[in-house]
Amino acid sequence: MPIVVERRGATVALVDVDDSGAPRDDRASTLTTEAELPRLIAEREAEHPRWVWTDTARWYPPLLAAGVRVERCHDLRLVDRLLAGIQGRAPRTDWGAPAAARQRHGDTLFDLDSDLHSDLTSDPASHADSGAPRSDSGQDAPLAPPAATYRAQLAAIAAHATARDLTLLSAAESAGALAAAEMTHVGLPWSESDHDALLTAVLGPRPPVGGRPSRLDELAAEVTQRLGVGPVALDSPTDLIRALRRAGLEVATTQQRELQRLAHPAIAPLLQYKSLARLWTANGWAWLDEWVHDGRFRPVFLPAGASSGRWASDGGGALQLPRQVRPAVRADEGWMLVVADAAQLEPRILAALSGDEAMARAGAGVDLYTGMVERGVVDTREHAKLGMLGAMYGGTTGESARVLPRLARSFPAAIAFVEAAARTGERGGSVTTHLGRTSPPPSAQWLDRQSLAAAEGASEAMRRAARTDARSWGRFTRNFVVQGTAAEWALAWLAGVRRRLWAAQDGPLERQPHLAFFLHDELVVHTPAHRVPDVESALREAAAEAGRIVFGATPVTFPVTVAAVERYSDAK
DNA sequence: CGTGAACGCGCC
DNA sequence: AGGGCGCGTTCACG
Repeated sequence: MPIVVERRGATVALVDVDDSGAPRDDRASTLTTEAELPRLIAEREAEHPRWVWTDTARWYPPLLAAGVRVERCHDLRLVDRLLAGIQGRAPRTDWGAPAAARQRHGDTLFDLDSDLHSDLTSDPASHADSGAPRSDSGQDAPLAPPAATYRAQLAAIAAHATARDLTLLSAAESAGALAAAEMTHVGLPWSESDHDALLTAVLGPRPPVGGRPSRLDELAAEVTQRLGVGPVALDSPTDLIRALRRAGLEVATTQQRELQRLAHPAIAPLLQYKSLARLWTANGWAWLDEWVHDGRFRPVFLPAGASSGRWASDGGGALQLPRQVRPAVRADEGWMLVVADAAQLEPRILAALSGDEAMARAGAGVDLYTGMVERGVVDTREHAKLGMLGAMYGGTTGESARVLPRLARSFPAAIAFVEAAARTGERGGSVTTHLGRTSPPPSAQWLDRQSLAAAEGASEAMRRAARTDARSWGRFTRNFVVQGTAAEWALAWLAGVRRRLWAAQDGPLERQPHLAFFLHDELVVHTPAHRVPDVESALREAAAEAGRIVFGATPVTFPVTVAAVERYSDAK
């Protein structure tokens, strides 16, 4: 049975509700304080309730800090955002935009309950069918906003044609939020000394405050000398472009890709400089000081931080950990990292979404792209990969575009599916993932430009610009259906792994196998070495289950590669 | 002086 | 003329 956690001024109420979200009158709600909450929740966790709260990121970390875990929850904020998309309204509680993520920290985090309250009480309709739960005092309590919101959300889901899918997605989203908070709590094991050693090996010893690594200075001097056109600030794109042109090299940008094509003795040290400068500024000693403490990197994960439902992160660039520094991700003594990766997840998702049986057959083995080569669809694995990525991203040039017709002939359903999603976006329409997350509408500016271009007397330039906009939004919706459904599969996988590890739990989270990292289609579990076989089974079983959960019966398989390693970098 | 856009680049 | 992110730097601007 669900229990709603609701802040009321200085106290916290636990409100028992039934499976429709209505208050149960056989139980009074319990009033407590924030300080007492962990103990009360720990006691009642034995009933296996679903904890209903405004925001997992607000309620769960203090519980974890007190050594209390919960198995299931319903995150009102995340579900509200899902429903808002479906209903075409603004979210009631939208802090989800990545740009606003920073504001989630500090006291503002604790305002959501009051925000919900004022929002609902300012809306007369929300009062219409709500019964007030009784409080300990026996007095009529004011309407419990989170409880009322829960009820309204369940009703909205039940009224929807795809109620089962939305229920599933809500549960997966909420389970993901629990896992996200748990991963921040335990952190990713990080060897500060290994990180320091690898930095020193390529950059030279750590420079004093305000100084630059010696290796960067050496490379900069070499680039300047080889260009032979006077001093150049390598960190300034405009200055660098000017210098390259003076040296007779025609470049429009200073991107790696473009520089790589040039034949000039200065290019090699320049590329080396850019790579090392990046390592130093993004993941150097300053990063280590700021983000790694007591042998743990603790990023904050933001479930559904991207509109597609993918997670984002806040702090330390957690989802962009360069391969260069992954050797520093190291299991504790006597422990291992079990790293699992869903093989070619997105094209497999597309095969399942579109019901493309030929593509499902090509993916019957461990490697979908190799399967395409074996069936004579394309001549190399690289072409298969390029072609599929192009189809899913909307690529129109290069090798990707050349391979596309062959893919369209062999996998007509899959290609037609993404093309249809693109056309819908180009018209300004919304698309949905398999479980029902909707793509956001185009901006007002986008719509304006479209209607201006369609109006009588629009200039050719305006029509062209509108066409460019339309194509661009089509690429977004094309990718949204695949990326978003892949995120749903990954959530189901994550939740399944968490549930299996939970079932075998014995003692505090830190002392047993636990999820430590999640990267879109990849999971890392930190585990005592003797539990590696259990963890590997959990990762494989949950992957097999995720396909059935999201798609029901489908011929598409979702193989995962699993590796038990001491260092993250040894996984691939 | 701070702010924000643009760039570049890391990951998927 | 390739989707989604976060973040550090430069540079223009108020």
